[in-house]
Amino acid sequence: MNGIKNMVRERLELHGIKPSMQRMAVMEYLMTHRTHPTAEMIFTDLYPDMPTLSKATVYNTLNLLVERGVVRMITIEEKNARFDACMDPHIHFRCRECGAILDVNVEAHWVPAMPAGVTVDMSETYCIGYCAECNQKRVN
Amino acid sequence: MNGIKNMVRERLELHGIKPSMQRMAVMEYLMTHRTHPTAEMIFTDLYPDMPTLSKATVYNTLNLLVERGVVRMITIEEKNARFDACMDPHIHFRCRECGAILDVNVEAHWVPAMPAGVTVDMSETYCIGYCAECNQKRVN
DNA sequence: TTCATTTTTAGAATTATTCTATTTTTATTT
DNA sequence: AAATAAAAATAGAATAATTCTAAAAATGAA
Repeated sequence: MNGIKNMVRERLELHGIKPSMQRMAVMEYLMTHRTHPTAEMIFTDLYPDMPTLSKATVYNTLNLLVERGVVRMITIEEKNARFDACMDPHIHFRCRECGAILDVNVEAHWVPAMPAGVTVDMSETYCIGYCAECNQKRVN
Repeated sequence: MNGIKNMVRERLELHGIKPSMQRMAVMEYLMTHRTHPTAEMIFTDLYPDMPTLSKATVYNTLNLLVERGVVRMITIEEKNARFDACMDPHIHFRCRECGAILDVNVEAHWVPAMPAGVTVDMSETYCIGYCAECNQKRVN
């Protein structure tokens, strides 16, 4: 039995995070929804099944997960932060028109040469333009 | 006489932006301060010399400049947007400890292969870690 | 059980940004 | 130059994402 719950628990414990119900729920949500959700979306979707869930808990949990390097925060959109549990190397694309955020897989992430003494422990690349669908419509 | 004011005016007009006093002031500020300031910082610094300046005008101007591709908006920090008038290829580094944001020059910006039909008109790479000074202190 | 620690919670507080409605400035026409 | 139209700037209110606060609940240890 290697269900999703076990994978979620393992991943939390691996990073020294006690797997409470709420943390498991948020983590499972991120692992099963590759949609780069906002904190709000996560809360709204979990709420019906966890009516005592608080938005503060979602924020607390997301902050903890990001701090511990379990998920990444994506700031490709000024308005609100988005979250991504996929740690495989990939970058994000945002469509100016429809707002969609797409994953784009890459071999490895690009980290340019840094000034002496500077160490990098994470990097993100954001590309912005028009997605295939919106490009179609623009031609007409 | 190729003063800064002329360069500022030219750059605005080149992008079809009417060079009002306020727009010139914001643009000149960005061209002479490579500090990746927030809208707030720009307002606060300009205000003493332009006591009728409104924060809304600073935001309006920055939004216009970004829309027209005259400056870039940097979202390396969730809290507030930062702005950069330097359009030479470079990426940004943020220190986890002291919060400093540094420019790191690169030959050309990395844009990985996109899915068919997707077009990219701008891209940003953000690296996060520890700057040289903070690394020093951490060793001790 | 009792006590201490951690986690969750609701709602208030904060804060960056946008919106609204008005005023000022600039440009155009007579 | 006066009148009109259009664009830009302004003050302050409104919005909304996130954090904070203080209390309650859950967990773990003695």
